[in-house]
Amino acid sequence: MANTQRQRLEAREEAILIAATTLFGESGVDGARMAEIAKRAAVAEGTIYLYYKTKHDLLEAVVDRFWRELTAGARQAITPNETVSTQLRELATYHLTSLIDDFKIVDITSRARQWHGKPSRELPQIREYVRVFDDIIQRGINSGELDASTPIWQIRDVFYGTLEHSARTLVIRNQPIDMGVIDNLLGLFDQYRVVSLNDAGAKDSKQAVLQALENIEKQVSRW
Amino acid sequence: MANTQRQRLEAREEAILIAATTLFGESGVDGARMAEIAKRAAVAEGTIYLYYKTKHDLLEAVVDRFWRELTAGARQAITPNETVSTQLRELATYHLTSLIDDFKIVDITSRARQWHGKPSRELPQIREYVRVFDDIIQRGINSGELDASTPIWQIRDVFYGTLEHSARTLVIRNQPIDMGVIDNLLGLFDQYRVVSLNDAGAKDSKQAVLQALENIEKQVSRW
DNA sequence: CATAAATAATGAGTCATACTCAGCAAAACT
DNA sequence: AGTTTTGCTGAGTATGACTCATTATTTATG
Repeated sequence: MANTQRQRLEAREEAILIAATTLFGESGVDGARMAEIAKRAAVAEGTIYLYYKTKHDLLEAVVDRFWRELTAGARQAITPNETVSTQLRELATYHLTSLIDDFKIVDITSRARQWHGKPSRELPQIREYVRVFDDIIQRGINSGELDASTPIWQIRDVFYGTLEHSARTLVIRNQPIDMGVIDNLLGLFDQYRVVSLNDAGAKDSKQAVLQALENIEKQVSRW
Repeated sequence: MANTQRQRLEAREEAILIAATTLFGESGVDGARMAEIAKRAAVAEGTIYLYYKTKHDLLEAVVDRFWRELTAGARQAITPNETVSTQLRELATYHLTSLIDDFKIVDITSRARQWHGKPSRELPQIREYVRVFDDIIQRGINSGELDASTPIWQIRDVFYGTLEHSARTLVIRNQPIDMGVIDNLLGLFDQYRVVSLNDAGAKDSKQAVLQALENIEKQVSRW
């Protein structure tokens, strides 16, 4: 029966977490009362503190869980043996959509980083999430599709920075999701593609010119 | 003497604002006690509430002031009759440096957007700040340097999103400022440059090819 | 200049709420 | 069945944002 007891404990912990997630979303961190979370989780207020030391601790757990699930979802959303370009589009789409859908929680994430005056922490679960992107890029570099001279972290900053900023802008201004953001972003990423002009030129300069024009045309066509 | 009195009031308001800015930076929003802010501003706790209705109000004023000064600084940092490319680099450098230097306040900005469960507001002063960028881009479009087919707001999201994300990453990981971020970002922006292949091609296709190659070479050389 | 009226400042007190802990209940052993 | 261990409870405490009756200062008036 030890198992049943353990399950009951985990179920309670889960119930508290769910209740907290909902209420943080509805009322924000400051607006959410511990008493209300307890009520919704059907436990006494004191019980929460058996599972989470402080409100901030609970917040961290909520945020952690959210990003963990997002990571799983992202990995799911990516087709295994596709081109780097396609996988990036899949990830970007998933990411932007998720950020907008669950903007309330995303917005609250910054609170989990802040703890009084201490400098913002890096959240381990977000680091994990970001690895999904890194893996795609790394694969592109290994296969020779992508150029390796730009540090991955810089490319990553562009990717996540742009999408997060776009999501925030769209949500704050009550605008519908706009996939143009993703087209634009991935278009920029073409620059990280290996255009083997030098190699090709050494072998056959005419082909290099054609290749170059083709690339340009591809860019122009997008405009 | 009416003027002197008015100045005294403004001085008090300013003192409170300064004290709050410092303490919010040191201790974070939650860590900062109104009593301490009052003490540092050399006023009674109740006096603060004559100038700012709530702690959140005070926070908003702090954030507003910060971005207003940042806007002024940004305008200052830009050389009037320079190329779009140069001006963008100046703005990017100024922006990244400022974000990193005053990261504590930047970090706190998100708090000003959140008010209990209400959806995040757009802060008017940030909207004003962003206009500095828009003006440069608009000038580039008007002068024909930049292509107008990508909406400005998308370009803006890339610019500010990337820089903010980079700043956060650098600060959180205690890494020194790295201008490679800016080189990378501006390199990507080359894609927004007008490559008038169609026009040129109509007139002189050989020149178009040369022009195209030159552009590509410029990109390749950066790698 | 004296006095009244208006405006500004004060800080002890109020109130909301995160968190504690002494007591109770249930489960797990013996 | 009794004992110990583990888990739960909610009234009580501590803290800190905010109020407001009182006091101080400035301005207006004759």
